[in-house]
Amino acid sequence: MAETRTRTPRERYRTQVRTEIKERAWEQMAAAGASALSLNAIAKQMGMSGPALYRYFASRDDLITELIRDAYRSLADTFRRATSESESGADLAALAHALRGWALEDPQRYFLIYGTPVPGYHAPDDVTAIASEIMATLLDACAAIPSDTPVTPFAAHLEDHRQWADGHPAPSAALHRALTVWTRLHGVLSLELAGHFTGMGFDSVQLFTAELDDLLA
Amino acid sequence: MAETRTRTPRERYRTQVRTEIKERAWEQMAAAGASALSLNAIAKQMGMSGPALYRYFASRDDLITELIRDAYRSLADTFRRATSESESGADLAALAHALRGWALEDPQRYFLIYGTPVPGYHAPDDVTAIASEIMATLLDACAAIPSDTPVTPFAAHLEDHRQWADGHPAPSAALHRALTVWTRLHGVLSLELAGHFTGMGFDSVQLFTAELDDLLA
DNA sequence: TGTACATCAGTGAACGCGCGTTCACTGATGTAC
DNA sequence: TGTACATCAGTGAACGCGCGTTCACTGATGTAC
Repeated sequence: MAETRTRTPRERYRTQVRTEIKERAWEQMAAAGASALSLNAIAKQMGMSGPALYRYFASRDDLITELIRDAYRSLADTFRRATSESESGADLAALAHALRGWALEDPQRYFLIYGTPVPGYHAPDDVTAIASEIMATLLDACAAIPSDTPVTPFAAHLEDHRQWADGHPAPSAALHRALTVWTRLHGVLSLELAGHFTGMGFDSVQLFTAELDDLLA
Repeated sequence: MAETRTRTPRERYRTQVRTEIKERAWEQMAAAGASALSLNAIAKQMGMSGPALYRYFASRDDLITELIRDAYRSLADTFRRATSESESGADLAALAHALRGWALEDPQRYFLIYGTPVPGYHAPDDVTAIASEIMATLLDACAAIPSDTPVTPFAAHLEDHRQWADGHPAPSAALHRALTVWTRLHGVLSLELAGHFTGMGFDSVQLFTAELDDLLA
């Protein structure tokens, strides 16, 4: 039973080429935007003919779906790691910094998840499952923070609209905080990643941590 | 001197066609995303041949630049109107609601300004001028709010990095607030417009106003 | 170990498509005398 | 008011390009006896 994941040399080679195709795809998206992804261009860059890629991906859409899946998985892993590395086990600050690091690593990957989606594209089921795992991690961290402020009107509204929490037992104050964390961090991050802060002069890390501090107060 | 803006029938017709081209362009972007804008497709939709559009726009890039310019101008007008309609003259809440209304009116237009830019595209000077007019309006509204909280570390940082305020005399606390308003509203709005809240169950207006209330406190 | 066969990666030609853009042109509209 | 000319909107053909995708094929690699 001590077999490696990819047994035969052929399988090893196959996953290797698949990986390289995806790497080139990310490079291409980083250089020219998500919609500029071209199978032929990837093939040329790898020194292969265009049709060769069809041995590895059924279609262009198939490749994109796989990239999205990888992006979600990567973020879920990052969150899981940040959680397990922190002492308290559910550390919102650790999550936030992990998110920022992950996003800066590859902005295009961040936008593939949280940016404007391709019109008409619908994510497959397993992807939405990973998405709710990510949300669950965030909810854990928010539930761990004691909330002394009185319940907000929006938190009351969430009490009756918590299906997105997918059964998570967090109190509605934590639900509110989770959404706020999400939208605020996304606000700072997406503007920064899109380059809207360039030339403004201030330090974007300080804006990010200012927002985070406000969130933790 | 009582001449109309477009004098001759030919000029009138000309601006009319230009306007229709832009309208179709917006429709097309709304349907298939910003990068899907195609001159030939617009022409076909208008019952004209492709090359005919070159009477009205020098190139595809030229048309896009004009759309961006119009988007900025439209937002600046909306802000100006919201400011002049409110009693105090600089009402942050009025600005926020005006922004949300404007964004929902045409999400694609919002993303053309605040979304991920086309890589390599650089906005012309007059556009950045309108952008800083928008920022100035926001700064006015923020400066009108008395700030009783102690100065934040980030506000202190902004004291030394205020070139983006373009000479606006607002105190650094107002600068901080302006940036916070921008990033937080963008966080909620962009996620909502991109459809990331669909199916989650809660009312996105309430999340928006909750964020706004927090901003005004 | 050698031979026969199956598997499978990759090629090159081809298809149809839509794109942005140019060019020489037709025909209608406006202008000057 | 009529005629000669200039302006200009719009057409159709054409160029070159890159795209996704299919197909029949070659040749190398692995498998079974």
